[in-house]
Amino acid sequence: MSKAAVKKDAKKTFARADWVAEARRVLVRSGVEAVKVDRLAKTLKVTRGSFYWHFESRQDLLDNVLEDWLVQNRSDISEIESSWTSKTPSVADFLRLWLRAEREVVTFDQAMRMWARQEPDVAVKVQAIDGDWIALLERLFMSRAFSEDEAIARARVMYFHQIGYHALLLEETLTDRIKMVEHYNRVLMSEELDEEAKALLADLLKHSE
Amino acid sequence: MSKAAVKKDAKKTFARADWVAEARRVLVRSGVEAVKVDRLAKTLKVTRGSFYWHFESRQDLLDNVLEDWLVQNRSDISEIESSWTSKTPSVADFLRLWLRAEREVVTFDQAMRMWARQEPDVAVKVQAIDGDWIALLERLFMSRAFSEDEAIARARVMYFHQIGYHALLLEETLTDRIKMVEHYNRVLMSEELDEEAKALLADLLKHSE
DNA sequence: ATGTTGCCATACACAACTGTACGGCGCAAC
DNA sequence: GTTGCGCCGTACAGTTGTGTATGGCAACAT
Repeated sequence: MSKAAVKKDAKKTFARADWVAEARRVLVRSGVEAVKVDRLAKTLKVTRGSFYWHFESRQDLLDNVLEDWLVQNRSDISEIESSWTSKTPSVADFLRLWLRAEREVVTFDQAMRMWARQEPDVAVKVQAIDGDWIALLERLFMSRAFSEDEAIARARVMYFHQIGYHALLLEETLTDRIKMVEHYNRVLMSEELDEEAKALLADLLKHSE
Repeated sequence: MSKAAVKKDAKKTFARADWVAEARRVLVRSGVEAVKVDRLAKTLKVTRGSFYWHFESRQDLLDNVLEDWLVQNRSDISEIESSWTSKTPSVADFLRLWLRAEREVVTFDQAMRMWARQEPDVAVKVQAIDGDWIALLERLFMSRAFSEDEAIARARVMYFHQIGYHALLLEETLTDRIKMVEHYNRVLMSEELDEEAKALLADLLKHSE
């Protein structure tokens, strides 16, 4: 592969990623229907001519947004999963993701689920990811010696809690949210925070103030 | 007022409500952006001429949909509130609403919250309703002698749970959902179901099979 | 220098949607 | 019976959005 080819590819994927990133931003803020190549072009300061060179159609763009979400989730899930071969499961593994400062990342889920409601193809993929997350949470509770029934119930409650939290439009600072975690944990886990989680929260708290 | 006037009014409000009902259906299924007077007219088998006689604009219609949601929520809240002057608070008061068979009613919230994300006017009203619901739940937990901090945390967890549940696209029968309530309750309330709740669930279970 | 290619602008055809103007029909009132 | 009004259809104008066809231009290869 020549030097030119490398440069070419790099530029190309950058431009595509640019469109996808902006599409995701609009999707999160306003829903799928608001994702118009027309408007995207305007905010990106280019014409639609550029878009239709990079993408076959609007649907092509949306497919990429969906794919991005799937890849990100699958990566997060398998990362936690593989870490559990060498350490004991901890809520900290989830909190690390759920307390991310960039609000856009976590509200992504909400938009995806609204999208999934009108597109059956999207729905099945979102459902699969949900199932994987819940299964992972079940493993967390099983490691705490809860019965299987109880583990299932708690895994769901915890997952619903996370999704529901971001569905609401709470005007809460990250600092306040972190301080609530201790209380949420007592309800959801019926135990105090483990050492790993305590350390994580202390660290996050330091950077959030 | 003459007989004609009564009949006239009745017909008029019926037609308006018709449009609003269909608008709500589309909002729930596909989001605000999908609510087009064009499409509504087609499914209602009338022309847009009818619409623009009943409504000033598309926004006028959307205002009505929002108002309906607000009225319904405020009514549900105050009904529970007033019942607590003569009886002790129970989870059953919430379960009655949350386990309604008509799936459209409960998924309404999800669509409203996505809508609220793009319309600040909608957001403030939705936030107010959320606040009222959480405050009501806090009262439930306070009646169970939880500390104030704990009541706040539990009220939120329970509300997030409800919102999150309907945000997800679970393929679960009402019967299965009812059977899970007992497990959810143990986590959220840290006690067994009270008598009123047990009776309610038994009744719902009978009608759901 | 000349052709190739990656990237984008311009221009056109067309569909979807909003809002307005106006006309018609049924029906109750008198 | 004709007048007035509630309700709706039709027709038109304008906007917003999609997708295609085509041409230009800079950069690089040869």
